[in-house]
Amino acid sequence: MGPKNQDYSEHPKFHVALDCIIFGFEQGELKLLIHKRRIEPFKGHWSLFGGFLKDKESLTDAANRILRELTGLEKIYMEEIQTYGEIKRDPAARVISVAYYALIPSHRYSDEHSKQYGATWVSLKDLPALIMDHDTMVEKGLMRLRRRASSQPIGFELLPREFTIPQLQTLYEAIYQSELDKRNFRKKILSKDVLIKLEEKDKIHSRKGAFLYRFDKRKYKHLVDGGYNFTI
Amino acid sequence: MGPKNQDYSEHPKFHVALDCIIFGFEQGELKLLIHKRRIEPFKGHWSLFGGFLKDKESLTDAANRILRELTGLEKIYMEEIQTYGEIKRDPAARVISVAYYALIPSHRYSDEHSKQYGATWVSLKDLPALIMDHDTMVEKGLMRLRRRASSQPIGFELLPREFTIPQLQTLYEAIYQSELDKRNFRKKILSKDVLIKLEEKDKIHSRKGAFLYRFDKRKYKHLVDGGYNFTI
DNA sequence: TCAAAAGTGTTGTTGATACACCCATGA
DNA sequence: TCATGGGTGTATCAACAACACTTTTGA
Repeated sequence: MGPKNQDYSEHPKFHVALDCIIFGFEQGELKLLIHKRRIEPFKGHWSLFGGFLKDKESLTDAANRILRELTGLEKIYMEEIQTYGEIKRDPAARVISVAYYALIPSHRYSDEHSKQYGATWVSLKDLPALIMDHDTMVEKGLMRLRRRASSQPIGFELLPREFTIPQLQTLYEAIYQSELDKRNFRKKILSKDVLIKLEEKDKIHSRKGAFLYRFDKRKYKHLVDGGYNFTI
Repeated sequence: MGPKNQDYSEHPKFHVALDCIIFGFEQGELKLLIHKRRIEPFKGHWSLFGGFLKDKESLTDAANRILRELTGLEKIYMEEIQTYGEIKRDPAARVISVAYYALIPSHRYSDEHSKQYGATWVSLKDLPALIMDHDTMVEKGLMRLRRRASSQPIGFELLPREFTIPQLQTLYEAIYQSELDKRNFRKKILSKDVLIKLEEKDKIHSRKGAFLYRFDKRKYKHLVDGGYNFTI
């Protein structure tokens, strides 16, 4: 079992980068966190947040590092989307880039970070053109988000810990870009039995006020362990 | 827009490899094409087929090259699964590996190739332990195969051009590892209206003989272009 | 003539959709 | 008192699951 010291030295090496497709939800809209690139090539053009892989870190470590540096947040929901390896995708040099998508509860994202990194939340509806193959990445990330949203309760990653049913519905409508019937939505989401109804109401968004709910992670985990398949 | 010559030279470089999770279907069983590794480390242990990325090729080119060299076939159904970047995944050196899964119609796979590369079809049921993180890759590839099989008509990639309904059912049963009702299966698959019934029967697998069908790619493409969502 | 696999319809259940009115509240 | 958004129930339809017998043919 002991490996001899084969070093693969006859094979070429490549720069490996990561790009993060960061989704958030603000003012009833699905948004993407982007910035104006500060280095050449494409300096000053809109870009996803990214960075290079370092010697002593795994890919997931690197993605987490980039998100942590940018947002100050730990334990962000994150998933690999795809790896991009076209030869000329970066005109400056050959770079293999692994795209991750991340969901962040935008209310926990502070403006200080935003200023420091020049980060901007942009509504998906008026997204500017992005550099290189970043548009493709976003497209693919959005598809993944839709798929995930319909099979796992990830919507909760984008909302505050306490939220109302109408809020949750607005989120799903933003994700799917289509209107949902509120009676059917409520019925379906409550039938999953993974929401805890709280005593208080949210009185900010309406006069009447809507009851707050919290996602019951324990119950959800229990269901999943029992082979349950969450579906919206 | 003209990039200055930024060369990213302060960032480290890595070996980039590809590993192929190659599924086939033989004798009513779902199989995986593997071999005994010929280089250190892990020489002589069961491994997926893989190889290193070259300077002048994209990731998909590389995956296609590896599959072509191994099978002699072009236009194989192939899809990226995930990229593996743990630091110690290969004890000999740091290697980032992109895992692809591929479906090959095993009847078109010749034994010569098999001998030349020491390739072996192994039933998923009695799969030996594989090196490094290849077990994880296979697990993930299998999940992807199941997901795809239920949303795209990929089953046809694994069968000869002409096949019978019972054959197709056996394939789906092998993929899902569960028995299906033949009346319901036939009803459902025919209702998709993407199979062309032929005049001839296959008389090899039964006395009575079963009608042969062919997948109607044109019709399928037409449906998909019209927004149709194939589902099994 | 019999064993082995192909082929065929109906029924009940469940989940999805469509749809309209009353309620609570702050301004 | 009224405008705004929150909350509720039912009826219809489509998709899915369960289920048993007849047909063909080579040995």
